Amino acid sequence: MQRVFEALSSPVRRKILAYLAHADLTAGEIAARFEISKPAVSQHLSVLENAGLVASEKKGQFVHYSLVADALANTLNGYVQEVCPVSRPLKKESAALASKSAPPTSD
Amino acid sequence: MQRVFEALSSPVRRKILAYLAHADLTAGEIAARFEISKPAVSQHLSVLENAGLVASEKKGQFVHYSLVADALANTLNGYVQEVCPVSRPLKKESAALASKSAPPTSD
DNA sequence: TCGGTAATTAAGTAATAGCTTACACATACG
DNA sequence: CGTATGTGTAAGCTATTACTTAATTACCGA
Repeated sequence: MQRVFEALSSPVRRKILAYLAHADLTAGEIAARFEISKPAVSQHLSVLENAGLVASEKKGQFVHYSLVADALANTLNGYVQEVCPVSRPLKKESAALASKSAPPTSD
Repeated sequence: MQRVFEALSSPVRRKILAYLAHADLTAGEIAARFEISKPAVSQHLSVLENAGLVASEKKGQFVHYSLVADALANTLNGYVQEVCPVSRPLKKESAALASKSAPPTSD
C-alpha cells in the first residue's frame, strides 16, 4: 500500500498509468511520450512494477508493459472504504456510474 | 489532484487521516499520537489541508482538525474510474460492500 | 560474427521532503 | 500584567528522489 501511494505521487507515473489504461506499450513507446530520458522512464516503470501497478513481459528485444487495473482499483477503493464513513462515497460513485459521463478532472 | 496524491504518499499523513476518520482532534491530540515533534506534525497537517483533505477550525487556543471525507472519496474514486476500465472495479467494490467484511489490508 | 536497436544498470549530481531546535504569536488565566 | 499553554513559523541539516550521461546486457538481422 505504501508503494502504491508512493508510486501514484508522481505525475509522470500517473501519466504512464493513463497511457497503459488505453493500450499496452513497450518501454520505448512509453519513453517517447515524455521529454525525459529513457533511463528515467525505466526507473519510473520499476517503481510502478514494484508497486504491482504494472506488469512487464519481455518479447524479443522489447519489453511490453501493461496496467494491473485490479491492483490499483482494489488498493484505492479499499483505502477509501477504510478511511471514509463507508456509505457515502459508494453512493457518489454509483451516481457517477449511472450518469456515465466522467466529470472533468484536471491533473 | 497532485496535492492529494502527494499528501497520501506519506504514512504519517495517512495515519492522521485514519485518526480523523474516527473523531475530530486538536493539533496537540494528533501530535501526541506520534513520536515526531509537534512542528513536524503541524507541517503534515498543512500538507493535508492544502490538499483539501482536512479542515481546521480555531477554537480559543486550540485548533480542531476534521476529515474532509468527500474530497478524499471523490478524488480517489474519480481517479480509479479515469484509469481503470470502468466496469470491473465497481463490481469488486459492490461485492466488498455486500459481504460487509473489510478484507485484510496491511499498510 | 558483427553492427544496430531496445532496455536497463551504474554512477554522479541537483532538487526536494521531512525532521529538528529555536523562536514567535495568540489565547487563557492567576 | 505576566506567565503558562497550544500552535504555527523559520532556519538549517540530512536523507531521499529524480534526473542526467555513460556503460552494459540482450536480442535481432545481414
